[in-house]
Amino acid sequence: MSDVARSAGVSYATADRVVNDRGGVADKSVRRVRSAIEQLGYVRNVAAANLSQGRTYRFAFIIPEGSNSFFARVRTVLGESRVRLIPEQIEVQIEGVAAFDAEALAARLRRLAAESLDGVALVGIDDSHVNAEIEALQQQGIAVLTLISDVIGEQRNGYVGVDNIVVGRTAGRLLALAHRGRPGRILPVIGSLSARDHAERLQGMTQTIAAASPDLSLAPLIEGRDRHALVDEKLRAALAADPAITAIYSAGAGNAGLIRVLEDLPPDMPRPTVILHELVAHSRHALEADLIDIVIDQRPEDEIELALGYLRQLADRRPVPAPERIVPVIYVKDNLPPANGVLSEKGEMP
Amino acid sequence: MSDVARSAGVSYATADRVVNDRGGVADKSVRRVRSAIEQLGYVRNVAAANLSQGRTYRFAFIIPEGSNSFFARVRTVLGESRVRLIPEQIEVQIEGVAAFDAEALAARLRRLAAESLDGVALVGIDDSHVNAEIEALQQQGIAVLTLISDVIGEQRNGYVGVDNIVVGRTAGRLLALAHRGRPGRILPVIGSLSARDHAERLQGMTQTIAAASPDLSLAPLIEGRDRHALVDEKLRAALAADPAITAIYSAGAGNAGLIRVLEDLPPDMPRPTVILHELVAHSRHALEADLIDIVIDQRPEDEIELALGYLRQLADRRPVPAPERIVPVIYVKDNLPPANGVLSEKGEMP
DNA sequence: TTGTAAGCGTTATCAC
DNA sequence: GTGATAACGCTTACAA
Repeated sequence: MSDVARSAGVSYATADRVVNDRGGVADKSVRRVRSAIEQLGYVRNVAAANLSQGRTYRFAFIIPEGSNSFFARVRTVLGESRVRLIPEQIEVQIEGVAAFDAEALAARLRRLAAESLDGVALVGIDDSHVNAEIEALQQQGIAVLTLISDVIGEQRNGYVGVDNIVVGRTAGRLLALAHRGRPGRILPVIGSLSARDHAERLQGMTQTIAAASPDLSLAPLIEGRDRHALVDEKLRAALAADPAITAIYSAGAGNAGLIRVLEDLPPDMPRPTVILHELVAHSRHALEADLIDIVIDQRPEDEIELALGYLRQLADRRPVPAPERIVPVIYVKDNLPPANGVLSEKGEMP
Repeated sequence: MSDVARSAGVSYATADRVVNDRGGVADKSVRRVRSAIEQLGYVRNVAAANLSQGRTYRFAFIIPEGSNSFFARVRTVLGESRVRLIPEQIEVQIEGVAAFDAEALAARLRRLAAESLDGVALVGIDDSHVNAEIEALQQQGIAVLTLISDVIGEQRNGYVGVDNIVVGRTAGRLLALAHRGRPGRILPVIGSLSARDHAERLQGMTQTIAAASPDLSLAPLIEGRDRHALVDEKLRAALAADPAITAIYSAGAGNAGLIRVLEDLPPDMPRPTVILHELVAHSRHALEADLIDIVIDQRPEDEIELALGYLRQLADRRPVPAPERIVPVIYVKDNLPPANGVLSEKGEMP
């Protein structure tokens, strides 16, 4: 940078003003500094900048609360990530809001705007108030990322999560593979059609099934509102009503109820092929017990790591890497991670 | 650190000597500094340390050469990672060695020992000379990681890659799912039994198949030495000899030959279920063309990112995170990544 | 509109 | 054995 300044015939401070767009510099000087930067190939040293500022990144993650074990897992992962971040001087605060409550989310965003944060990550809800608050945060120069579920507009800096249509198609393909030409009937279970991710997964699955095999049909959709008891009840009824069902695809939560039903199935009856989402205690157990076949997991560990990486880049005003969608992992009984998938604080290398 | 020094009643320089084990400090002082560090909870600021040293990390990756398109992909990914690393002052050099040539690998390691590197990552080969050279590098304080394929000893600092037994079991489970109780006969194709990863995958697959269904049997193993022409020839013969074959599991490379055979299959004959490894141009095409069903990919992108992260930690003398095995991704026709899975230099957020 | 200089938390050099 | 202190590349008063 000293070289740049000298080569441009200005002082270090002026060069700095240009580099950081601080304004109050004569056009002529700006041009000269710019070309000096070009010529000398100067690149800003972020580490030094942060050092001099005594910078500590402050990020907030807003995660839905409730009994949902997937989000509980997300929260755990976030908590552990802090351990790893100490040396990086990154501070992460976890905020809880009621699930599916757009107003609460908007209110929380507004409150966070006052907290001098560097970035916010939230599980998106399509809602105009939420969108407005996201916009407001951006205005303040706070980076905003949607996590796991996106919002419709383009005002966020980015989305970190899976493509749920692709996820649904993948499930469809695996179901088709499990039938391999034989006829079958697939029962779809979701939380609610108004949840964007559920609807997209269903749509993807339906597409693939329709294209893959004329011998596969769909049973009437069950909406279980992600509640165990409700799923339990409706599923029992559906299975009793239609003995031709050969497979179940559960795109949402509330799977503890589903698994209970499977456990109660008469042992002499061949159980349906089952695919569901997110690896949590009960889905893991069901896989181990041969009650279900496949769990498609969106790997919150990776999502959070990626989100933190992006937030840092954005906070550093660095060019941000191109889109990178999370590829879900497909678990069967045989490739489950070790039961305590916890990152330890210090330890041996792998 | 100034606080530590003051609190211990010594100078900054002495405190520094203790922190960095530079020696030449009275026992008494050491103790006092240590306890001061403890009390004040001092943590070394790596960024500042690196700044003052003008540190640039230098890492070497040794990647097998040859026609193998998987390693070509690894090399591409590494090349691209450099782009993202500029601001971090990390320098990555890619070294090529003949594939499966232990002596060449050992020689290369020896040469690298003279290059004042901070770390080396290599695709392991089980060989005593290689092990000796790894040990020698460690003695010099150079971090050593095995990548994709491990070595037997424990002298390396870590292994980044998949667990191939688990990978094989996963393939086995998916094959079982594709048969769903119906009888079947699986034809295993590998490069060579002496390649550890191939052998382990085969072993895992066999285990799961044996446990999962009494109605599934194995056809005699084909060893194709990862060569397209050889795989082509042997596979044609095997399929002709045994019409009962319902599935193929290819654990190694040389899959272009395999795909050619599938293309030539008579259209009226139902093709076998096929699972193979690593997403490269021809496997991707085969998936899209419905010639095969599943590609299990070990995601070199993630492996390299993880490896670079570990190397940095090791070079910084920081505590290294606990083991984290790479979970392979299972691709079907429907969840393939965009064709140009290339990270652009600068760009929009996802 | 421009310039100077004191930090930020380290490492490394040199003198005692 | 120990202690000062000039870098490292940046930000940020403060002065001119």
